[in-house]
Amino acid sequence: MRALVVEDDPVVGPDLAKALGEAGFVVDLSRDGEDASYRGEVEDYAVVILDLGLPRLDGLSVLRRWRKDGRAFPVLILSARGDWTEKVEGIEAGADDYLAKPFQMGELLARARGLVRRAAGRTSPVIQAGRLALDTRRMSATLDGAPLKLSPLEFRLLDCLAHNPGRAVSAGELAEQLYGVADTADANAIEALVTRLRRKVGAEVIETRRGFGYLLTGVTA
Amino acid sequence: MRALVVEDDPVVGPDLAKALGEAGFVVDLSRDGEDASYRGEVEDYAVVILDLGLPRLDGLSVLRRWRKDGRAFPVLILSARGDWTEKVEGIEAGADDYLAKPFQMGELLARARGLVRRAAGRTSPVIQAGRLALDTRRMSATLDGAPLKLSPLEFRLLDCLAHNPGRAVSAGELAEQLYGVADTADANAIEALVTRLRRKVGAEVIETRRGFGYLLTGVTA
DNA sequence: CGCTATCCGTCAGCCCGATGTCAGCCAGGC
DNA sequence: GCCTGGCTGACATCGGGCTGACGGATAGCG
Repeated sequence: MRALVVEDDPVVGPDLAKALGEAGFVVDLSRDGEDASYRGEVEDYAVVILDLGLPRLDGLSVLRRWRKDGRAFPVLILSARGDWTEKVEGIEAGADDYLAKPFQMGELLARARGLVRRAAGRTSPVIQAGRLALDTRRMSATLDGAPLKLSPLEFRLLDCLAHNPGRAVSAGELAEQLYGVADTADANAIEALVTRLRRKVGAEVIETRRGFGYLLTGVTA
Repeated sequence: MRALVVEDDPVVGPDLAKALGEAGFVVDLSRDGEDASYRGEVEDYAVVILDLGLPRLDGLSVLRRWRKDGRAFPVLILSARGDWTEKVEGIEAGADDYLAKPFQMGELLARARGLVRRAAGRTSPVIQAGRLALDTRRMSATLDGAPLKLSPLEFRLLDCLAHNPGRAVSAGELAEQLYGVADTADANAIEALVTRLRRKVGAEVIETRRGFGYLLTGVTA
């Protein structure tokens, strides 16, 4: 689950990155419009937090450029003031949500999660996959109602799969979502992870599509 | 079952009223301190949701006025931030519970109901976590009934955890709640605090979820 | 005003769980 | 039956988390 934070403020930016990181995102931090624009072009993010006041290239322009290129990830705009016109412009430029500074970190997290959830076409923060239930907000999982103890990576892997219902996700994709890097990062690490997960959640929950990847069985929403 | 919502935000206020209405309360909505103060004098509510930042008359002043007049209905304070000083002041002014914005509507409802229940049964606002009991109103704690001597920070930490039942709270979040700022947020300070707490309340009460945070054991709701 | 008890952040070192790596085994597809 | 991708148990490593110790700050208190 990758997130891009575009924020030039040397304090706010890292704060955001940290909070999102704790919330389970793999975060990239961009400090100017050009850099952000480029990353949005080539990387695949689950959500983007975009500050409007940026050096080099204005946030709204970045957003318009992305949308023009067909980049569809959900974008949450941050604005220095509760400026109504900015909000309207933001929405028109293709933003999905809007938050005025100063904001509560908790609220931002809630909205970011909400955007991700909606982008995946789900409505509830709880994902059902057969006997397994994932609570993305509480970062907890249960099997037949009994609480499961998952490691951070394990949880994120399940989360990734849950966000691609009915589609096989390749080890490479998973690696990119989990680690942020797309290198030849030994697919075996993913395989090992899957093995460990299956031991905990039950082998039938994670299906293997030979040559394509993994997917969760019986995902409801 | 009547409830009074005191909230000047044109969005939050009606939202609260609606949710409480659906939960079975007959709701009055007040948008400023003077109005609220008057209603609290003359009407009889089962519970009051009180925002602190209000026009005309500050929420805390309203609360003090009520208590001075012997009005005893349970009051749940809403604060814009997880600001501890506000909470202390609120408790001292006679509040029965406290919720920081932003909050989950479900949690607010649960607490409101809890307040009503307790007011009916004249039970004190005590949170049970295994052998540990926290009295949020008196800011005291007991272990197997024996009074515990906790430092202010220690109590706050437990309080934070108790307010997030079944969910692991990260060191970063705790730091934000305890210190107000998420700056240097030396996680080690939190760790040290936890160590000291465990020595007092018993190691099994505070569980560590590696990579996620801390949570109280045996607290479901 | 100086003494003392607490509280609490910082440090440094240790421990253990989480995760990557490896090597060998297994199974699906031909 | 052969080949290749996938599965797994064993092992190594790494870093998060735990603690004991120390010291600065503050608040009684005589």
